[in-house]
Amino acid sequence: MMFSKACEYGIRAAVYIALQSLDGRRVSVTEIAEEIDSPIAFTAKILQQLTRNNIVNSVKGPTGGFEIDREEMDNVKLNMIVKAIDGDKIYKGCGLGLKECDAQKPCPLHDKFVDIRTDLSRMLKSTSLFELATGLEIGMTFLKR
Amino acid sequence: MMFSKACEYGIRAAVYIALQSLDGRRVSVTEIAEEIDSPIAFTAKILQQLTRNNIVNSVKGPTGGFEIDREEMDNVKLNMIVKAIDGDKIYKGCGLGLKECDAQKPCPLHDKFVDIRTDLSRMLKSTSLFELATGLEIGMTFLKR
DNA sequence: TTAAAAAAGGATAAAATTGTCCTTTATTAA
DNA sequence: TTAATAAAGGACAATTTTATCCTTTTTTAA
Ligand code: FES
Ligand code: FES
Repeated sequence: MMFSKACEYGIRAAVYIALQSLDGRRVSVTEIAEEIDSPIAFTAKILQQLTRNNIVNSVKGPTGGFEIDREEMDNVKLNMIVKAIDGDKIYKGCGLGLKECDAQKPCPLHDKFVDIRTDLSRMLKSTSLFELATGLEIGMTFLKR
Repeated sequence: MMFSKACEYGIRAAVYIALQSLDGRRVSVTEIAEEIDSPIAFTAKILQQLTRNNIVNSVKGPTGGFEIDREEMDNVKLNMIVKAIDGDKIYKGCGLGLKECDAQKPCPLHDKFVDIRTDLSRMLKSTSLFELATGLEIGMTFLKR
């Protein structure tokens, strides 16, 4: 809706990896896909993107899997994940689909749309993986249903 | 990004129709597609949806075309167009793609996401076609670029 | 050193969205 | 009445997004 499916899976996967990393556990794609209720192979592709963008760390071979350093959980904000997967159209695109969003030649919805978009952007920029993982940890929030 | 292409075209088309209706002019699909820079046949499909949902009025035959009554321009809010074309996932869907968005079993982003979604929803519910058309009329805003 | 485990990557496939084309129906004005 | 005009509708095509499958590379532990 707001994010692509790929991005939704990416965020959920990252939060799950963060949660498990808090316990020092590396997790496999199979486990991740199971826990966030997503298609395995597709999730693997998305994790590759997150890995290339240094959002999560991957280790090959037995005992390998995905992990995130404790300090990185604070540094990684949602906007980084969204940007890595969906690009920056969500931050720059016109709400009515004009080729560019530009206050000099705005669409009829521009002002009102920019307000919302700015709030969304601020929210994503200020929300860290750690913050989301801790809500999960104490059982207040969920990654599937 | 936030709306489907179909919805973007639908809103732009409706605003253009409103603008022309203020001058008492009916407009054809061809003219609309030209003025909002959208694919003709696809736009025609979208206009059918708007017509079926009584958002715009259509008249067949020579001198026919699309129009909106002056009073309807005040009554028709953006949320009605979005709902007619994209359904209500934008109002009800979970930001992280869980099958349902429910405060009883929320995803990690629920609270922050609901804030944004509520603002967006309020904005769409309170913005009328008339309001958008008048900005265009005085040359402050644009439907293509 | 070898077998097994796990991510990376390439090639497709399925589904959804976006877009086109052509025929039918309704209406108007000559 | 008829020719022309314009929306409605159905069938199909292209593109994008989502999803699967299979092979290769890396790494570990026995
Ligand atoms: S021009 Fe449309 S949102 Fe800015
Ligand atoms: S449960 Fe995810 S936004 Fe409400």
